[in-house]
Amino acid sequence: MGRRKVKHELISNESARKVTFRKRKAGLLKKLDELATLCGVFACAIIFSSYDDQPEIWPSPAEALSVLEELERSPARKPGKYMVDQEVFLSTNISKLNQQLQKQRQKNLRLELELMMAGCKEGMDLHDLTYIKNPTESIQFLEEMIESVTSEIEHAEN
Amino acid sequence: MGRRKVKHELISNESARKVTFRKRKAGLLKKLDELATLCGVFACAIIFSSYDDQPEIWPSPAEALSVLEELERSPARKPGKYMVDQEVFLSTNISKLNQQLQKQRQKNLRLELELMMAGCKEGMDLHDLTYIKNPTESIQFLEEMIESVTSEIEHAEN
DNA sequence: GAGTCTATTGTTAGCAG
DNA sequence: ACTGCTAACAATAGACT
Repeated sequence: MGRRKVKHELISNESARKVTFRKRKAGLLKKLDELATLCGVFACAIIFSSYDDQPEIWPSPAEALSVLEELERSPARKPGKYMVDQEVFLSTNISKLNQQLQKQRQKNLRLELELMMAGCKEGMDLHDLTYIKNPTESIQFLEEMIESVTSEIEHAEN
Repeated sequence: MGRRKVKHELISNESARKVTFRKRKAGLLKKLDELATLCGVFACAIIFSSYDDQPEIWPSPAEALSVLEELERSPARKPGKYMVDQEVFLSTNISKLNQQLQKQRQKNLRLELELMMAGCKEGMDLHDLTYIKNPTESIQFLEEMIESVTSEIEHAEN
């Protein structure tokens, strides 16, 4: 949709390619936002390019993570398909990956807590920190942290 | 782009929402394909919905994984780019913690994806398998965390 | 190099079968 | 519910600033 059709191949002109990248990336993320909103679905996209220093992750990395967590939590059940006993499961690659993931989550939570503490110590308002890109993300970050801590406390009480 | 504009909100009519989802999902994946081809970038998208029993992953799970690996590998900080303006901020403990957290989140993201893909490959339902936790490990983590937080609070009070 | 404009192509909402 | 159609809306290629 422009003055001319473009072939479905790498744009040879480098500066034109960069311009196209910026335009289309914006368009794509808008579409993704619309799809998520209109249809009430979770979705994320990751675009890695040499044009951006940081990979583009939509929505925020934190939200992208929750998409993936949702994926694990509620796949459609197909009866009888997954009758694998514990012994077999523990020998699979999935088990190993899962163990890594659990450790990873713990490290993540610990870092978030440390970050919060550091913020308190420095007397800084979390909303002012430059690492938080937008208000939505900062609020979500705080909510996640509160939820994490609450959850852990509940577990600790049992 | 149709006979009428639509508001940027959840489509209330359920069947209309489903139709829109199918159409727009197809459009989005096409756009993603075009962006990747025209601009020579790596990208992936994951769409989780109640309409599809399998999450939509583009491109193939294997290729999506390589996007994530590329993401983790990227150093991509141009030296001295923000050193002048943010010199003070970058020297703070918060900045360092935040950088760690960002790395941690990326690792976590990658593991989530890898785990999900392994699940697809094995034809297993992750729902039953993901949260088999080691109770001992969880408790140990909690104790460490409490100690860490307590310590931070003590320091903050001084 | 990054915005703005707009002719043109692309996407899709609503409908018909 | 699915498929094809097409009027109407949206994205964007190329030109210009």
